[in-house]
Amino acid sequence: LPRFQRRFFSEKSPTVARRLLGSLLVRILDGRRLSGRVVEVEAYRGISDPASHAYRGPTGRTEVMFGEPGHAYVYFSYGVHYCLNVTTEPKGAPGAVLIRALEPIEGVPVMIKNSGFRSRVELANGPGKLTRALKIDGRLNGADLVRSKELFLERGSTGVGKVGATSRIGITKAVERPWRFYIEGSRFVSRGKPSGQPQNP
DNA sequence: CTTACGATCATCT
DNA sequence: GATGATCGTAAGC
Repeated sequence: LPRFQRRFFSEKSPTVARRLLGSLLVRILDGRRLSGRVVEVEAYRGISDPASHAYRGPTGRTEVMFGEPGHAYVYFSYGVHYCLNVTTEPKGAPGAVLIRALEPIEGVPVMIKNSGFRSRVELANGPGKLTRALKIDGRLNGADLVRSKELFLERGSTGVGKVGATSRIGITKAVERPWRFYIEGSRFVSRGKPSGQPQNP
């Protein structure tokens, strides 16, 4: 399947976020293809978005958010997990989409091995879990998803059904913005820790 | 079913 | 010194 090109990522974060649903995140590890269908994402913007890491301007950690769209922004969270984002918006305008959950497709046994013993459903149903399953860490921060041989995104082959939108999970600011998007009915969406939102059955 | 909390560290105040 | 775009486990209802 074809990769997304640069211009795909240069739109506003919430737009890119919605369009990423149903796409395939591909990780090449030891020559093998590991992949998952993106079923849950969150959009983060810049100085207009108090929940964003880029809210207070560029720092060492967040500089990739201010750079060319279509790169990986990987950060270390709570001293425990890595989280994967895709940078968005034109160069100079910060933005990113957090990949929150995948439906594992290719290399499921390898992913189970990478992440400990888990079923396919709980393998990648959270932002910290999917990076463990795909062995994504700080070394991939800044990787160009348009050109990289290790990590990239392919256009989805099938349509996405109904898309749900809720508040973003785990934030305390700008909670009123419905910038978490997910494929309704997917069993692979994260449980999350929302403050009073709908969840899939 | 729900809520609470510790782990553990980069980043910021 | 405090916080946080998380997770797994434990305990309570």
